[in-house]
Amino acid sequence: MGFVEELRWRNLLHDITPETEELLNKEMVTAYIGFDPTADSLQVGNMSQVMTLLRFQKAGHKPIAVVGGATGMVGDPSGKSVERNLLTPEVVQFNLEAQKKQIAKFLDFDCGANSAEIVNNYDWFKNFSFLEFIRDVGKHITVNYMLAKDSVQNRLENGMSFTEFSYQLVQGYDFYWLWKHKGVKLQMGGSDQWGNIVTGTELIRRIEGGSAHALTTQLVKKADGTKFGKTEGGAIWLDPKKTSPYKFYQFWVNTSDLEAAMHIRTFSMKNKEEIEAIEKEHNEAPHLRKLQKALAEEVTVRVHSEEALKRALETTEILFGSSFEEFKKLDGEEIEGAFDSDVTYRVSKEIFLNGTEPVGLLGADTQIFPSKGEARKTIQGNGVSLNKEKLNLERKISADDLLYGKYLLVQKGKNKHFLIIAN
RNA sequence: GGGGAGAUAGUCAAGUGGCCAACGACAACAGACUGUAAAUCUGUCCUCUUACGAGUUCCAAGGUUCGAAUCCUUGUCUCCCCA
Repeated sequence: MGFVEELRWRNLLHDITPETEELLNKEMVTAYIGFDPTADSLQVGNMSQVMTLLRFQKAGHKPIAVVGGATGMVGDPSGKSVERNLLTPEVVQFNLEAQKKQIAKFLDFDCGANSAEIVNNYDWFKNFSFLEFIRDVGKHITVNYMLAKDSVQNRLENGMSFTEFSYQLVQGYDFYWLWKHKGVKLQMGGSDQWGNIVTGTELIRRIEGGSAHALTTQLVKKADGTKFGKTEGGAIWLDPKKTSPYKFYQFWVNTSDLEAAMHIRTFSMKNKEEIEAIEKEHNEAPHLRKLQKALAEEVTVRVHSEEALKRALETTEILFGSSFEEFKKLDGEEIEGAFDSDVTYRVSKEIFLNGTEPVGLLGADTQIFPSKGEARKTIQGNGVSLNKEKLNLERKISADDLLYGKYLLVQKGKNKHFLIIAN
């Protein structure tokens, strides 16, 4: 199955310039995708683009990831309704290094002709003066052309700085430079990048009469069309320090059937037959959640590691699989290891001496709830469990409730677990 | 430049002197049912609080009034129509 055909099957293809597919079927092509260093880690949404590069490489082509040391200094207006604050050069540099490491985990940099590369567009912009740029590049594109882009049109009402307006030209020049110096013939990206990408192909055509291609993919969305990759606690990051592997795994396991079917096409390297087999198995015994688990396992291993997945599975087993009787069999080290630091709270043992009110413990002594009122409301709504037993307001919590004289297992809702350690 | 409409909680959107912490819808969170799913039903949903209650809200600042989201003044911003 060809690269484009593959994307089509996975429902990932959004738009493609004519003859691109023929070109890809004919020869090894070098293509790039740009990454904006707006944060110090990629999040799951960005990951679909890295997967596109990976698929591209597996199809026998050469992928290049461009980190935006230059473009990141300017700021892409696409999809933004208001002018953004500029990042300082130090932040851009820091973010870019972090993202580079993450992207590197996905691709193969040592497989001969189609080895992947990561380059930084700052390298070809740093010695390019403003005057040179507006003479050598700006002269080839009319303002009329740039003005027609959606990313600009959407901002005409509320205003847009010259800086952001010029963004498409800066990104367009990237494409030109890569085309000229690295033989890149194709730029890919999310569907919001179409305008920026074709400014590049236009530049190549006007400066040198060359031809280059564009291909965009569907932006990942939830089943209801809302933003993907956000949870109550915020975005899901690839950086294990920002989103623990356990949380990461849980994010995928928790998706609905509909979304899991969509996402496995986007984020799994499994082929059509394998995915369809898993779906069939899932539909025969949906309660086993085969689809979600297959997705979560594969993605967790790719982003983190086998070892991280193993730990995430162990934690899942401890928190979801077992009764309190089984939980009690674990030793202290195993219990503490199962909880991330942001769901672990330490309190003084003394507060349990005469028994303590659940509201105070959960809403004040710990930050499991933001206030006592919140804690009370959720407890009243039957939403809190202590050591796997539903909690009510009258229930006093005493030293007898502490496992090993130290641990208290708290659940908020069905799947948010907390550990209180009494010292 | 002239004329008109508007700004209400995360979003949309009622409310036009006391019954307003403010109808309703969506989102979000929780419960039941399930499969850590969906759909459905139920509860919560400005903040804090020992279900009492307290505090701060309806663009901003002043004012009228016993009492204002609602009336008046000024300012800021948005939208529409005519030039």
